[in-house]
Amino acid sequence: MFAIDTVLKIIEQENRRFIEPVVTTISRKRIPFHVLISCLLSLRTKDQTTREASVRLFAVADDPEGMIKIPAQKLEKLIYPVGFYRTKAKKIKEICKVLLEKYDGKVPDEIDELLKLNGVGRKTANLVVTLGYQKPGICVDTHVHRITNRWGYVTTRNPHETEFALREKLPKKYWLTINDLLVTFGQNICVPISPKCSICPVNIYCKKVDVTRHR
DNA sequence: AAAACGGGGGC
DNA sequence: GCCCCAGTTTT
Repeated sequence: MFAIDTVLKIIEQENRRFIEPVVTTISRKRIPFHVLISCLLSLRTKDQTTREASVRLFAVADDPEGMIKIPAQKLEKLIYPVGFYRTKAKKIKEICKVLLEKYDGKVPDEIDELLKLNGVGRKTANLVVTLGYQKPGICVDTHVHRITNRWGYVTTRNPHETEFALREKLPKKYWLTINDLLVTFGQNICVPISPKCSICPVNIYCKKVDVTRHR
């Protein structure tokens, strides 16, 4: 038996010690379009860098109409530090174009619809749905996958399996916030390599099963 | 010079 | 389901 209520409550407390929860700040206003674009920028990129690039970008354009008008070179320059800026700029333009042509310039609020967009997978689709629309979904990224497995709360081999395992056993009231909670926790305490178990507030609940890298 | 940053897609 | 991919920032 794993006391998920207790553990998440402790983590929520613990997170207050740190800067604003990461995902929240990626899209301050939680506008679906912001969530989507920030997610595209965040691939293989440090969160702080993503956040800064998002702020710069949204200051210039914060909807598909505006964004598609930004010259490629300028767009690339705006997001440059996130890495893979050429690929990402291209992807952003492509998606904006599809949004305008097929979705009336709006970001879909259904996971299956979002998945049709090139460059959008389950993580991004779920984040848009949960954070942008407050609709049911579970956004499983590496943090959620790693941490729930370390606890022994789920026993899964990849993020996709974790998402469906959590759909089965995670109480619905946590669906929208689990990602936010665990990203902050995962970047400060339950880090991928050498997790800081000695200062971890939920240490006693944890089975310490590592599905990622050890040491 | 080497490591960290993680998700999507192709097969 | 496994493997490949990409480029910047930080140490």
